Amino acid sequence: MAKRTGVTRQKAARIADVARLAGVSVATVSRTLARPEVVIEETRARVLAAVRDTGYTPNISARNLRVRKTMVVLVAVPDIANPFFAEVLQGIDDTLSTAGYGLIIANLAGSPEKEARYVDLVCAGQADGVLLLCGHVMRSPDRDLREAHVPLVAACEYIPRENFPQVTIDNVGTAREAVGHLIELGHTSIAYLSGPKSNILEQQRLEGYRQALREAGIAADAGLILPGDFTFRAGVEAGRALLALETVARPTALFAANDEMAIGLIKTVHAAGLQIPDDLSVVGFDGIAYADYCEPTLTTIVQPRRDLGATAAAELIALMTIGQAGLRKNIKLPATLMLRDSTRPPRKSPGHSSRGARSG
Amino acid sequence: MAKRTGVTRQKAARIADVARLAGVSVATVSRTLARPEVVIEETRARVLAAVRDTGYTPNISARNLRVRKTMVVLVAVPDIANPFFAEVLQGIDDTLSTAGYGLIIANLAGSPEKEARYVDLVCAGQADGVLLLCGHVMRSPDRDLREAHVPLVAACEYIPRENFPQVTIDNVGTAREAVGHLIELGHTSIAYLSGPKSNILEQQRLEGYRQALREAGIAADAGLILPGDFTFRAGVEAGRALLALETVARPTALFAANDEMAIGLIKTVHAAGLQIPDDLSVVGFDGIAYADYCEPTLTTIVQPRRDLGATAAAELIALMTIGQAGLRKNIKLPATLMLRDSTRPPRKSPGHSSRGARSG
DNA sequence: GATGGACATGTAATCGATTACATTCGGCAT
DNA sequence: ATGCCGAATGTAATCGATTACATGTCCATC
Repeated sequence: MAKRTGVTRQKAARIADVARLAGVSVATVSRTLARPEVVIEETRARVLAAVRDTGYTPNISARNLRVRKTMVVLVAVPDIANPFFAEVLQGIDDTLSTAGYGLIIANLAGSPEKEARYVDLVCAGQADGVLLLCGHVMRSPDRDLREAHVPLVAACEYIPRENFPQVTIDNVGTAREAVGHLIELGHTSIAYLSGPKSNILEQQRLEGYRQALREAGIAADAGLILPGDFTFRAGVEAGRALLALETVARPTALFAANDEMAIGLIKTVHAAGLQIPDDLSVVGFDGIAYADYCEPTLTTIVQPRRDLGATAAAELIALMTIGQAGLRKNIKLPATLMLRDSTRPPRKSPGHSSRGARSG
Repeated sequence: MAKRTGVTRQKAARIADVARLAGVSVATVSRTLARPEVVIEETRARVLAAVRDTGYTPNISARNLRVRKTMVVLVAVPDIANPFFAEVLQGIDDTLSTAGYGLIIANLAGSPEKEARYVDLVCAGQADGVLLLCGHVMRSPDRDLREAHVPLVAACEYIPRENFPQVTIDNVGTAREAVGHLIELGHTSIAYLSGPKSNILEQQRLEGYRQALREAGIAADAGLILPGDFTFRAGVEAGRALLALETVARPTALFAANDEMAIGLIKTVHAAGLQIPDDLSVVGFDGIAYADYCEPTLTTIVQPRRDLGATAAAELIALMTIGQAGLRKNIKLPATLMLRDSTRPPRKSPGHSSRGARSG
């Protein structure tokens, strides 16, 4: 025995063992577990005792094969180490796991090979549904996730022209609100630290930035749009770029497309002697936990991260169980501007801060 | 049709469909996919063409049932939103997913019900192995994970008296090193911000703290041991406790059992006017990404987070495939003290900083 | 006392793959 | 010509559950 590769594992009790021990048929055992009310008290007791004695647990693969379900959903995450997604995942996990679903987390990490593997997994029927946090429909070289004909829901990143439910926030509107806040404080020279141009969130937040400026009658200055890619590193580099500007040309405020970049930027310019918010007001986006931990605390758009996850999960469950009926295709959750310590009116001389750094 | 609850999904091609189309038996199809070399060129071509035409993918539940494997491992994480674990998870994911394993992430979140559900899952044969990042063997009310007779590996938190492989760092030694660093700088009044007393990591790090003091001939002062629980919040409260002390009684340095608490503490005392590291040197533990982002950057013990995950995953794969032979039970990975900006010699007047706050 | 219906349980088909064993065929040695 | 061997493929058992349908029992009703 055990001549093949692999480890011999103690054989688990099967339903037939329980049936034999209880002196009933396998059907009765199955029914006792699935719909206890249809078997009479006395039989039920015998069966349950046998279940306990044998330590029986149904084999899920067999059940899945029979009922054509897996009770597993796959969640595609761009980067599991990103705190924003980690918090969305918590909401997803809460909802899904109390509904009895297991979670396979597909950490894409920018790797097409991984993505392809997961697409194959889903196509092979390993998941009853998929939650997309990744801004695009997953693909493998010759397959597309949609071919799996599996319920799909997207969250956080809007995926245009797809007709499955999506749970997002109003990125344009909240970005406009964030920049509007800076304008109300009296800023007129406001930079934008952007995400990767191809990203839909970036496009929407940039649009919000532009709208706010336009409404205030402030001319857009392309030189104030700094390139970024949502990483802390990008924030550091944008900070350096800012420092390289002549003092008079420097903006008095900055809106970053996400918190991590904002924090990287603050750290960099502060280390060089700029005071936040005195010399530069900064607004972030996302509301990650660290936005409230950093120094100074970051004014930011806080997204309902858990709720985004929970809502998307609930939609997916609805899709998986009762079908599409009555589902809203495009759910928007409220996100709010949280005022903290990184924003303040510009210094006396309006338009720029001529005194510059080194005041601490 | 589709009269039952649930959504009708397009039926996927089965192996029999492929066999029919290719004009061969199901066995040949299966063999073509599993061991191409045993079927002759011409047949293989016909089968592969049929596979492509039908879009066939093997049904994993059926295969799992037959071969008694799932190619899934369960990872138990205390808290998925904790950045330390998120990074360990990345290492796990890298190794496991390239080996073809799927990942079910059990986010325990302190909930015994969740834990129980996952134990049942594993006992039901839903996973080929389990990775424990959680410092204890998982339990359900009447079951213990060990009863599942599934390969187990623990990482990060040492689980005493269990005889499965464990991948950790030398917590006692590195904690001693961290405190030793403060002593070398000239500090003699060193506080310790602890974790929950029941936690094994806490116990080991406390032991390291004590050893360092003892070696330096510094008397331990129970009043300098602040209660904590590894959360940012606990750091904030410890910071308040520190501020409540009279200036002369205040320690000049502090070792925190993890980075999040260290960061919370720094933020709090800094907001009250204390300068870090001038008025208080702080050393953390873990080396999370934010330890390098915060202000000032945090001197800390950096754990090889990805590597811990990757190594544990590799051990588990070994256990699952070739059995226990040749496995080290207790693997220690190196962790190093990373010197950054939060530590410095104490101020002139040795023993305490009488000038106190309000210097910025 | 037959009839029928409600209820509890049993029998056996089924889900879709893998694989041990059986079969077929061609070639080669005797 | 016979028999044997090995290669290629086919046949059917098997994994462990769920569940449609069949069966049997008991009691109420006419």
